[in-house]
Amino acid sequence: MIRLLIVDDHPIVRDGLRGVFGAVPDFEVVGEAADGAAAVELADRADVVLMDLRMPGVGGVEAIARLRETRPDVRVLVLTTFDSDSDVLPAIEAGATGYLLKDAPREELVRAVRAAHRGESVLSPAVAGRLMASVRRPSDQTLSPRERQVLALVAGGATNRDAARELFVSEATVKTHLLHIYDKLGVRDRASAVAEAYRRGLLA
Amino acid sequence: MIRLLIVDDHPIVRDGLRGVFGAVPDFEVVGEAADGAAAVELADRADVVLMDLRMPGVGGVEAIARLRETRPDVRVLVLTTFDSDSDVLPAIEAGATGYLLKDAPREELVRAVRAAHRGESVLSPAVAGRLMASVRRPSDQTLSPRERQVLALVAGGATNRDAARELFVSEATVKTHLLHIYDKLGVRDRASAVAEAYRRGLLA
DNA sequence: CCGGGCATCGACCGATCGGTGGATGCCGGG
DNA sequence: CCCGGCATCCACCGATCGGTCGATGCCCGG
Repeated sequence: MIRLLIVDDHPIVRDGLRGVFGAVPDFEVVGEAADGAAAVELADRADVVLMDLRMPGVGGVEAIARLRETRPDVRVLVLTTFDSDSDVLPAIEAGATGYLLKDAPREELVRAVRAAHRGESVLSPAVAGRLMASVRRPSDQTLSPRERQVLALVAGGATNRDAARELFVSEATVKTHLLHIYDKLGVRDRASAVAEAYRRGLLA
Repeated sequence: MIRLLIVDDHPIVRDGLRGVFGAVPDFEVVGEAADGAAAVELADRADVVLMDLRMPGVGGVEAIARLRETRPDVRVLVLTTFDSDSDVLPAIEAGATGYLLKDAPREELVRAVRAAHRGESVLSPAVAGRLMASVRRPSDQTLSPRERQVLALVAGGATNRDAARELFVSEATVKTHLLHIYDKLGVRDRASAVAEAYRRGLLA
């Protein structure tokens, strides 16, 4: 018997998951939560937690990190709509056992939860692809922390001079960072760099 | 008896909706579809269609428009995660009877479908608020179609000259549009205009 | 120990952008 | 009928940006 905790802010999604796993004999849904805080409260009853990431209040990533401390034996399976870098990596760093997309068929879900319960890592093909790509070429397309800072400031309306002051570096440095950003994103100016970053989920 | 068609690309969400309405006596779920094309096919069996907007292939807005032509008596209720202007307005223009967010409680969903079946318009409070705001001040914050075109080109890396050529207008016109855009978005350059547009859901 | 990524800085230049202050015509609502 | 928004265009200017040469130091991994 695998005891399951369902965490999602949408009642309909919770219903759907409850329906899927309620129909399988050796699963038992022991609770539901609509945000990260409630999830941490209820986790001690469960073997596996199905966790959405985008939720009001305490988000999924933070909830995972807290669970790692309080209940390290509970497996957390991330189940979400997006497969952008910005979501996958923090979730895995925080200690998620697996990462699935919501458009996965029901059987894949059940299989994934079984695997997670055994302690195996589970990744959607789409997610796995992204992860491989970012591991294989840490230089290409992956912005360094500093570059992300610069890009965020530019997206907020900062000129090169503004960003330089903000980061306590010279304007020349900001320009160099931006040129590297253009390279990595395959664009030629700040406006389209910001656009590309949003498309890739690098900016909130 | 209200006959219902469920359209969503996520199996789990479809399960959840099926569960919610299967439990209510006078509802009957007569079909499911995972994209807009399948939805149009199956619509003639239904009184009300519950429609997601973001789907692979034929999206929700286009599906609504097609249904208006082929089956004008079918009520379409949009049920989606996002409440950004870019989603709400096109959907309503296309002929949606109502617009709900997925985080709505089950009872509200049932009430909304009943209302839609009677031909009443239904809007989530959050959606209604946005709509009111955009109707009350059509100048503030709402970009004109031409301005959106310009902004999209800029986000794609176009210089003013590029955009001018693309739109068959002079560079001066593009600059004027951009100045108006800055005004409406409360920013001072193209990069932050693009960022703000993404935050507000004005750009895909 | 050396290559490579990261972060830092400098100088120069042309291209582009943003700001200002205009102008015209069209259209739709009060 | 006139106001206001939309879309179009012009000229001028300084500020900023983007591109291209560089250069240094740090740290990690092979």
